[in-house]
This record gives sequence, C-alpha cells and structure tokens, in this order.
Amino acid sequence: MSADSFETIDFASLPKHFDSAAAEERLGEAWEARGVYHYDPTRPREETFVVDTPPPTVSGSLHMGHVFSYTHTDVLVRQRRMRGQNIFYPMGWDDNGLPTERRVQNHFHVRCEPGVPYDPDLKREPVDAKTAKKERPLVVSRRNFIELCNIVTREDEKAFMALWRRMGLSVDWRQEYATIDDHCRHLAQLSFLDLHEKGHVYSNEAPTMWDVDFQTAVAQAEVEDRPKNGAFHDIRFGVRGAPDRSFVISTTRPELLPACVAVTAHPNDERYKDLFGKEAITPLFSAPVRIFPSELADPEKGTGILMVCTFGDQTDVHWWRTEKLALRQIVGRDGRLTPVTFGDDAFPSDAPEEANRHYAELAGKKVAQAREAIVGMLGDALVAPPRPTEQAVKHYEKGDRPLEFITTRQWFVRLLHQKAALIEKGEAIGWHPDFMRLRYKNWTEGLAFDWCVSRQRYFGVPFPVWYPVGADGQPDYQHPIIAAAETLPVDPMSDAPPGFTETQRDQAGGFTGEPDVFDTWFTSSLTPQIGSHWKLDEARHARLFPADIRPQSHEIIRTWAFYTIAKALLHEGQIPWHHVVISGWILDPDRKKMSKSKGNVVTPAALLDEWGADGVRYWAAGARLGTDTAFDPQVLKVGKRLVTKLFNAGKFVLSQEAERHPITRELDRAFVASLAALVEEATAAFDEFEYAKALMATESFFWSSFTDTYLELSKARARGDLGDAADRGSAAATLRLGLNVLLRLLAPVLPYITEEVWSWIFAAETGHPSIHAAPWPTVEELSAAAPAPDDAGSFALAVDAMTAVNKRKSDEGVSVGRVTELLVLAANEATAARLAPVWDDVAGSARCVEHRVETKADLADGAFEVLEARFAPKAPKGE
RNA sequence: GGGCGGAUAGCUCAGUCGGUAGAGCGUUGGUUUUACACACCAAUGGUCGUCGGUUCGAACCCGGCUCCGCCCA
Repeated sequence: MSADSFETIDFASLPKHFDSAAAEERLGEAWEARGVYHYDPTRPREETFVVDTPPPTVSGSLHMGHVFSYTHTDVLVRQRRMRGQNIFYPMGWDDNGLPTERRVQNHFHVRCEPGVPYDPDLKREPVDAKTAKKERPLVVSRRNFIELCNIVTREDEKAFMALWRRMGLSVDWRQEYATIDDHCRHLAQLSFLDLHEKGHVYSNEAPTMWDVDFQTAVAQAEVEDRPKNGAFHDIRFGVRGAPDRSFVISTTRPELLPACVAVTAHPNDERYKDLFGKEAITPLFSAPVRIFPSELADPEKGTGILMVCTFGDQTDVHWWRTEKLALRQIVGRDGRLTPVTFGDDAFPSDAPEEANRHYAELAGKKVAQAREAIVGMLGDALVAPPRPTEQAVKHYEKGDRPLEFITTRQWFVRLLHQKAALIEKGEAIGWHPDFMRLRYKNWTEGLAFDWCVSRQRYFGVPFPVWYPVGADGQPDYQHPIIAAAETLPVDPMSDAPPGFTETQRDQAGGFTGEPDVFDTWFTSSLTPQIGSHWKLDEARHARLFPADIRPQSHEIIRTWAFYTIAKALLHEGQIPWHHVVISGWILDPDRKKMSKSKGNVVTPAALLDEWGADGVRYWAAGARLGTDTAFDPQVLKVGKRLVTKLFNAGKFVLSQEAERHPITRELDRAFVASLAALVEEATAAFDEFEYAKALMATESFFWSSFTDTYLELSKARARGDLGDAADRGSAAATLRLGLNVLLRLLAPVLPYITEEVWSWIFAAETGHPSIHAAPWPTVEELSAAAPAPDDAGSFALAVDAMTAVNKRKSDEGVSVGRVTELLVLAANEATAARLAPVWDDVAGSARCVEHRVETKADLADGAFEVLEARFAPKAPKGE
C-alpha cells in the first residue's frame, strides 16, 4: 500500500467474536501500567476534577446496587478525564463499626475488653464453630482487636478491589484509604481537636437514645420509626389531699409508672384545670408528683392527661428539662429495671413499704416483662382492659428492641444552633437531581438533638482524650486532657497523656483514658479532608478541597451528606463539595430495594462473565441519576449487542482500503454535520451529569445513523464500486471519522471495547495510546474535518430514499443485498432536486444496475414512492 | 399526619417550548448479505393512573382523588 493510503487492519487476523474477559484482563493491566488514572499533583485546582468517592462498607459482599452507582461515578469521571481534566478519584474502605466487630468476634472467637493491656505478640488463627462452642472467647485489648479487624477487612478489600478493577473503575489506586487506618484516625482525631478548640464539642451527662442490646448510645440519624403493636392502659391516679378527686391517664408504657415524675394536661382543658398546682399520687407506688399545664399535651389524645416519666419519650426529656423535674431512671443500660428504693430522696412515696414490695417484683425484669407484671399488679387502678393500638416506636436501625432514653455521659457536637448555616450551605451545593436538596433541608430543619458522637464500641477511632483522676479516685470529666496534635493518632487506653506515666492509669491522682470511640460517621464525614490531607498538607488541601462531586445514594442524605456538610462548616466555614450526584436504587422485579437483608440480591460475578464489564456498565449507565430502576437482565443483553456491533463495525471500517482524500462528497459532509449535532448534544448532557441521556443519543446515532444507514449508503464508494479515488477516499475518511468520534463518545460507558477498537489503528494514528486519555470530541474538530454540507438535510433524505427501497424489497421477500436490475423512484420536483447530490449513493446501496428518479407532483415534500423495481434472481449457491 | 418522587406499548424506559405518541426488548412476517444471524429489513402494539379546570389545542400547565415507593413525624 502506498504512503498516502489509510492504515488498515488485516480483517482476517481478527477473531470473529470479541473476547471480553480476556480484554478486561489485558487492558486493565495496561491502564495500570501506563498510569492512565493517576492524579497529577502539579496541575492547578481549576484543571482538577475531585471525586469524593463513597467508601463502601467492607463487611459483606457486593451486589448489583453497588455496581450500579459506582458505574455512574466512573462514567462521569471518564468523560471529564477526556476533557483534559486532572482527575482525583480515590477509593476508600469503610471498615469501622458494628458489622465488622461481630464478624471478627466470631471469626477469631475473641472478646474485646478496653481495659486489657495490648499484647504485641498476639497471633490468632480463625476458630471454627465447633471449637468456639467448647472454649470461652479469648479476651483481647482494643488495639489487638482492631488489628484482628484489620486482618478480616483486608481480605474483603482485596475482593472488592478485584471487582472494581474488573468493572473498569478508573480509580487512582495510589489514593487508597481505610477509615480505620492511621491516616484516617489521625484526621478524625484532628477533627475532634479542632472542634474542641472552637467550642463545638462538649461532654455531658444527659438522657440519650440508647440501644439496650448493643449497649451504646446512638444518634438521631441512626434512628428509625417502626410500627409496633402496643396497647393503651387507662390508669387511675389519686390527688393528694383530695380523696374524692381522681383522674385517669392513658399510657402505652405502664412499666414506667415507678419512674413517673409529673402529670400534665393542656392548660385550657376544662376537665383538669382544677388540678394544676396540686400533686397527683401514683398507684402502687404512692409517689406524689406535680401536676402542671403544658401546651404540648394533646386534649384529643387518650384521656387528655398524661404521666411524665424519666424517660418514656422525647417529650418527657423536654418536660424534664423545662420543668426541672426529678430524675428517676429505672431502665438500666442492659434494658432491665434497676433496683431502687422508694422512700428515699430520689424516689419519694407516701407508702414506701408497699411501694418497695411492688417494685421488688419488677426489679431485674426486662422492660417487656415488667410491663406484663405491672399490669397484673394494678388491679382496680387499671380502669379498663388494655386497648390495642399501633404506634411508631423508635429503634436503632441495626437493633431489634426499642430504644430507651437513658442518662449517660456522652460527647456531643453542637449542631442545633447551626441549622440556618447548615441549610445555607446545602443551598450552595448543586444537587442532582435537584429535588434531593429538599431531603437535606427537611432533615436539617427537623433536627432535634445535637450530634451524639461517642459510641460504647471498640472497632472505631478512639477519642484523643483522658481525664484526671482525683484524690478520691473519681475521674474529673469537667477537665478533660486533650492530646496534642503532633502526638496523633493516640489510643488513650494504651497511651498515657502528657505529664503522666502508664503506671498512673486509673490511680488516684493519676488519669483514666476515655474508653469510647467515635461514631463511624464522625470519621466518614471527613472523606473530602481525608483525601485532601487537611491540616497535614495545606498545599494539597487547597488543591483538592472542596471536592467537585460527592456521589451517594439518597437514603444517607441525613447521615453521610449531612455530617460531611456539618464538618466542612464547623472546620472551615466551607462547603465540602460543589455537587452531590445521587444514584437511585436497584429494585427487584417486585420493585423492592435490592439489599442483603431482604435476600433479593443479584451478585455481579456471573453477570460479568456472561455479559462482560461493558455490558454491565451499559445497563448501569442507562439509568438517570436519582431514578430507581428495576433490575432487568434484558438490558444487559442490549449492552452486549452494542459491544459486538462496535467490534464488527470497527473491523469493517478499519479494513477499508483507500487513498487518503479529504471529505468532499455531499453525503459525507451531511453525515459529519449530523455527527457534530450529536457531539453537541452529548457534551451538553454530560455537563448536566446526564450521562444516560448522552448514552441514549449516542447509541441511537451509532445504530440508526451510522451502521444501519451511513455505512450502507457509503459502502459502494468505500469499496471502490462507485465513483473515483477521491470519492472513495472521502467515504473512507468519513467512515473512520465517524467511528473515531463514536468510539470516544462511548468510551466513558464502554471502556473496554472502545479501547480495543481504538488500539487497532487510532492509537498510533492520533498519538493517543489510550482512548481514555484522548480528547473528548468537539464540534470544532468536526467542522475542521469536513466542509459544511450544501443541504443539511441531504443525509436524512438519502436515508428515507433507501428506506423506501428497502420496504419494497421486504414486501417482495427479497434480501436487502439482492442486485436491483431496475429501480424507478418518484418524488416531487423539489425533493428530487435535493436528492440528486446523494442519489448515486442511494442507488449504490440498493445495488442498482439501472436507475432513475421521476417527478410526481402529488407527493409530499420528502416523500418517495417506488414506481418500478426489478430484482435479479437469487444468485445460485457457490457463485 | 407532613414532605418528595413515580404511574406513558406485554416488559424496561425516553418524551425539549403546550402543537398528530417515541426507543429498545418482546411478538409476528421476511432475508444467508460481501462488518455483524450476537445481524439486517419490515410489521404489530398506547383512553399517557383517574376526575375536573385553563387553552384554539394538554402526556406536558393548575386543582382534587387513587395506587406504588422513599424521607420525616
């Protein structure tokens, strides 16, 4: 072939089918080796696109829901990379928290005890279930426990990473982190120090939502209401000094009667107006309690008068605070009623002996058992049989039993007075889809508690805090010792605070370590800062913060998004990212969310084998942001079809031999013009994070305007059956341009097949070895490649004419490829004139021997009619 | 109870500014064609959840209702 001919591939040397599995392995390795995904720290912020990747929880297997949302992010990232942006795309692992703790306890058969000293030589092999039944679990220190957690989570991380690589996520693996690693613990503790310095955190002995099974405090964001069957119990109270007066309260929690500290009704409620200021007498325990008016008491609910206990619910906490009521805590941390003595200061009673006798039957019982017991004891005081009702009861999202309000010492981040600022920051962020911002706003407006950040768990980031121990042996919680920044990360349970030695631990005049760990969200709310190395590398932080996008799902707007916005606000008065992109959920055929707990998950491995990573990505990329989508394997099939089609079209186009000539023919120029319109549409869609729209437009163009039509219309010329060498060169150049541009438009969604076809010729020809580092197509590029057509509609007109001929062939049962001996096509005069410049190509696609266009005035503009068609007889086999 | 989203062909989903309703899959018929039968050509298929309003004209704008999902109380 001469030097001024196009480089071509040897058609016969390429396999008949695309082997996606082999390509995934081969190309994945090449991308890693070439560093295509590397972030370049020398380039300025304005050229950089920063992703705040969600760190997946590594305590389980991945399912299609994960694949779905992570693909969305990767598609956006790949397009930005092709636009020349410097991509910062890290991957983290969220390994904190309860699910990991449980798994590690079972896997190694250990129990964590924060007070136990660290054993640097501890080696622990996995323990099977049989042995675990016989032996007691090994008690280990928190540090050892965390080390064991790291062993288990590392295994999961490997599996996750392998899947992400196979999916083709274009992550810079040099930016990997785990939320429990040294770097993240360092950052989380720095965050605490900063909040402490600024006065945003406090510790307090206060009623806090408490899970009695996990025995830890939980935050408002981790609480969910569950409908539960309960019953109203109507209980008669006496009035002190008025033996003839009584009233009936209605409660769903009669077991809290011993914790009753007051009674309240609406101030305008005529039924009870006479009682305000008097004291009620509780049944069974004869406790005198204040009766006060409150606007919060609903006269319509129950009997309109109710007992206030410490604590039945959030309103009780409110009344306890505002009315300065007594504290009578009877529910213990383990969910059992604690022993108390009536007749002393905390639990007054007009008949202490009888009260204690009654209470003795309740002490030690679980809440539910105590409820049954007290109903049995009430006798006449229970004025009616319990009336069943359904009520919303607060539960820890991972727990089984209702939460209790229990007074414990906890650390809090002050948020309630920041609501306005938090909402303002939320408004400054772009939400995609936009209506998701309302979720954030509503949640923030409804915030009722400061953020409780301490958890009574082990596998978490410890507080960098100790307390002095007084001469009386009691910790002084009012004067915490906060670690110095340069000593972080620290573990107060194994490190001694400055000015003390380890021998003074838990000694009078010494110190004690804070045993609690941070809420996992306390750390994961710092993912933008973890990536940017906030406080550790200010220059890097300036280049990477705020991030550009935060991808996440909508159910964690109240947690992850909210806390991240809160942290950025409290630390630097900033927003953490410019845009939040929210993926929807994958639903099963019954439109239920796909989740492990529902047992309806589909795992990706088999689907990747069957349809290829590109096929799976195609399915994911077809769903718009924020839209829940039913899982439909049919769509994977469509994706694989597209991959196959690209492979075949690539083989055809790149094997056409022709001299190099500019794009000159009307049909070719008109095709390029429509391709430019597609580029404009797809680019605009990506600018709005609407990758699904871009994909749909590109796919549809590829199929309807390229392979089914332009390719057929130009085929005769490209093969040299029609026109001269310049006509042939124009067709070949246009085919190659079309393929080249379409490959690039599809590269973000289908990274493997596009790279494969690109590598045959375009990699060398363009000087861009990887399509993923090649420039995103532009309208300017296309207008430079071909002059504008004389008639922008001529390509569409040629397609319509070809369709008319095809229809005739189909009607006569003749194959499209059959030679047409005579074709007479009719159009009105104007249409015939417009068709003339492309008519040869239409006739060529129909394989016409003899052909002509006749005018027929009654036809509509753009309409064609086949007046006469004579097809050659079927060619005999073997010819 | 409050807020948000959705309801369009058998299925999965598009539908821009209010102007005759779209794609793919499926189904049916046809075609071995020289890139691709994992293909191509053609056909089939909708009371746009429902009731009302605005408008010359509504899938689209406004109001009510029903159902599904989510968030919150």
